[in-house]
Amino acid sequence: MATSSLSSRISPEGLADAAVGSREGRAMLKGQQTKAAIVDAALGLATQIGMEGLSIGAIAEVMRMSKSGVFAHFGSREELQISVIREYHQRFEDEVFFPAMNAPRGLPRLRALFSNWMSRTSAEIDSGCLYVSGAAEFDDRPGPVRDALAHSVNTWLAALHRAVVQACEAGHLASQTDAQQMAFEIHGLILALHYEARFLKSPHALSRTQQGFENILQRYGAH
Amino acid sequence: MATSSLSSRISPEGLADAAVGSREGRAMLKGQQTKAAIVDAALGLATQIGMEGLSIGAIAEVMRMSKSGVFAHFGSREELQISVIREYHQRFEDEVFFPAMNAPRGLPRLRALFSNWMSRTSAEIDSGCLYVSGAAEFDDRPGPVRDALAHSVNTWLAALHRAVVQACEAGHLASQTDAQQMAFEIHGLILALHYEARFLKSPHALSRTQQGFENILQRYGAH
DNA sequence: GACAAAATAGCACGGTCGTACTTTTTTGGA
DNA sequence: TCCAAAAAAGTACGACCGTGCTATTTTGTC
Repeated sequence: MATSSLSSRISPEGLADAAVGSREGRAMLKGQQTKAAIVDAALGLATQIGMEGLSIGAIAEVMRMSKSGVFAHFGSREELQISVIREYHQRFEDEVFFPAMNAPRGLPRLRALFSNWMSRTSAEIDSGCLYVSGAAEFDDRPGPVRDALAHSVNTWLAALHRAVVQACEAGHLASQTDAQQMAFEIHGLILALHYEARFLKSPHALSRTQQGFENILQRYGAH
Repeated sequence: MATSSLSSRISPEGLADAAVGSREGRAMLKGQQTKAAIVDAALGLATQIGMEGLSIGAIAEVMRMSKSGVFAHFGSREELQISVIREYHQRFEDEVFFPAMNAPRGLPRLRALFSNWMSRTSAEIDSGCLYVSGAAEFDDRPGPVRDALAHSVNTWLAALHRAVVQACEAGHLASQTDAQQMAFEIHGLILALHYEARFLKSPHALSRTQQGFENILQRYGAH
């Protein structure tokens, strides 16, 4: 079953929130609004200084609130981090996944996915990709935050893989294409882009990424 | 000029140390020994919990020393971090670069470099690659630590690039090969390996990396 | 406008951090 | 063996951390 979303949007996002009445169309209570604003600010901080650098004090300062005011919305730092990851997941869907769904199945859609992903990752957007920076921070640290992050990433990589498979089925790629392998190589390109553009400040990273993608397409027999 | 080392080994590594007499053959003073042991322990911690997670207290505990005892060897946390990076650089040379220099120039040497790099990066060695994790932590944080890290990485990437160029010159790769592009794609593979093996715990990452390397070689016309 | 409930602030706690200063112990050469 | 110098420990400080508790303010409903 190929759903049209990275993951179900209906899934309970707050659990406690649902009882208060934050259902789709309803007007937000004040608390919900500020909570959303806090998550937004926290996400901004997280993409700059990393998930571990996220401190409640820093968020409170940005929000011009008291620490306890911020804290009360989440109950723990961990819960806040998970909220940030969920928010990022949603934005990633909105900016990378959904727009690409407008492209026709097969190669065009795969190209769109990659292009959108590239835009989100590259240095133009001056905040890094949480899926990249977060992975480095949590690769040796088990726990719910890591799980949430890994789940989001896996969901997205699965969507990418699906797009490759569809491109094969549509005859846009060689029929014997190893979709997992191709997705792996594409993933590598994005990681190299993030690394060389953001860390090494290389101005060539973007064009090399695009060229690398074309090379991969060619290898896998794009028409 | 193609030196046989990633970077000059003669370069002053301690500045202050030289005055004390830690020249090549000489016996180490006690202080030098423990300093080396501290750096070793710190490196172990850094590859697990990251460069930012490095705390003097944690190192002191591992070393079973007092915080101030550890601290006195470096004068600042930043200096300690830089020492760790220098140590990593040296080990990287010893385990990845130098052994590969025994392989004949051209494709064999390039293969050796990649293979050694892969080993050092993969999940088998249960500590991550500092060049990968460090980049994520410092891509938005300027300063001497970042500079030291970037310098080491650039030195190594330059060595990789050199190996590609030599493989072209030796006629092992297509003459019109874009060496920078090829190095970029190789870099991406290693990053994908690190990501999928260490963070996502994918058991297929290693074989995909190897396959990806073969694909790249094939594209660039390896005989 | 009253009133319960929700949101926010205030305050305190124990903990860890890097680092400065002083004191003690250890080292190695004369 | 003695003694200066080096190494290590001890102690303290101010800053920030997450989080618990209790006030206070703000909100939305009747």
